[in-house]
Amino acid sequence: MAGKSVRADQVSATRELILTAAERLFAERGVYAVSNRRISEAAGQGNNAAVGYHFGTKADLVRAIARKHGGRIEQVRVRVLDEAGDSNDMRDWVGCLVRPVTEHLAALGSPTWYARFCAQVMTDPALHDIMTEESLASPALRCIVRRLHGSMPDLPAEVRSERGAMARQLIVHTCAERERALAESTPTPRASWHDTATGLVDAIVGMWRAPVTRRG
Amino acid sequence: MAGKSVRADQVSATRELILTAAERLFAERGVYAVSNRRISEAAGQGNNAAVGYHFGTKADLVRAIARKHGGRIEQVRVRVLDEAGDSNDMRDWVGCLVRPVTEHLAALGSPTWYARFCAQVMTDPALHDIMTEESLASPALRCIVRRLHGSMPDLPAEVRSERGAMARQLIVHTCAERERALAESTPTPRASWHDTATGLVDAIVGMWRAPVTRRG
DNA sequence: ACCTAAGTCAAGCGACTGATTTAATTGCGG
DNA sequence: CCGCAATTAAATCAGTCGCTTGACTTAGGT
Repeated sequence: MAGKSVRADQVSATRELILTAAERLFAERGVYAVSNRRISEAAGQGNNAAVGYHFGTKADLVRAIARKHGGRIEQVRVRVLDEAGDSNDMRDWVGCLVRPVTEHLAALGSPTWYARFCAQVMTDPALHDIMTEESLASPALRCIVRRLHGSMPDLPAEVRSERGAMARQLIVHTCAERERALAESTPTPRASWHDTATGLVDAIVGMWRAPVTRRG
Repeated sequence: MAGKSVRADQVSATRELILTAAERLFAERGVYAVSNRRISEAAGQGNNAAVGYHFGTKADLVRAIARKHGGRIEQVRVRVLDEAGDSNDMRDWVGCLVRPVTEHLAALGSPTWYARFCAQVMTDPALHDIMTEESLASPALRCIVRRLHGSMPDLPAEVRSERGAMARQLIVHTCAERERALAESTPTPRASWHDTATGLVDAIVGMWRAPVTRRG
């Protein structure tokens, strides 16, 4: 599985170093508060232009970070998708939405930075589209959403998209807030990522099941 | 009601000009992508240091914007708080949480920038605390939260705080997403801010009422 | 063994940043 | 009516930014 040449290994190691350093600095200081120079030196590269050389612009770097994690999350998605089988219980499909994220964060060990990174990128006007593209590139996710919608066929389309957006916001920002609390050693409502997922699923299922007030 | 002197009016007008220009640029381009210089010239001030003169650092400017809107929102809060009276229906208190925000955005006319501004500030590690402080400074909000908690006395404390945080995230980012869609002329799930509030209240009430899965 | 191509490094470019300083403008109180 | 103090304007500062350049190092092919 190792690279076919010593040189290629060196390169991918450098890229990985830059990627993780950038992710950490972005999460802790803010994406736009960190320059490519700082990232390069934090990654141990004497070259202050290493980021530009390997990735190009900052938007490209953000995309590379998102894609790296996106790949790992996608693997978990296909697994939970398989586990869910052909269930008709909405709760199972909400779990398929939530657990890939929380399990990925749990697998990263402690501390993590990705959730805070995602939250920032999702709210930044210049980077928002990047994250959206990378997320929509997941076939498993689209399948899960389809099955989720199938489990409540009589919900109006506008409410479906409205609550779908809410569920997305909830997952991203709840994870980011927990990650922030962990980083600051502040008390968290839940003891583990697994429990956090349970709380999220409870809340999102309740949200989806909520009766719709007729306009008037 | 006007200022007591011509000069004082001039000054507060300049401050207001800077405030609105900054809010707009922050929402459209990102808080850290906009320099104080750009804000000054967008506000029609030949002085490229006008922002620094009137407000100080960028964090101070952010706080000033948050405080300006916070004051208006607080007025709506005390009104809806009065309207809710001594209701025991949780839905009324969730409405007290949601409507001040949506009604304020509706009152601002179109387009608005404050919701996107808030979403960014809330997710930025360096600015997050500022927004939190400004929000917690609202006595009406604290009262509403107390009444809301009182309407579901048998909910465990951890779940209470967990879902409280979720409701916060939901309100901020749902409004920001709608505002973004309006700015880009993208279809929105709801036709008005009033309907958006209805959808938010439906969802949040459903979330609060959701049964809590026992850990296991 | 030598050459090519790719990766790394150090230096420097112009542009821009926040902050400070100086000068001109202007309403206000005496 | 005039000096004062506050505000705006303009110029300037040192520092950092992204980006480009050219030299150096080294793996892989011939």
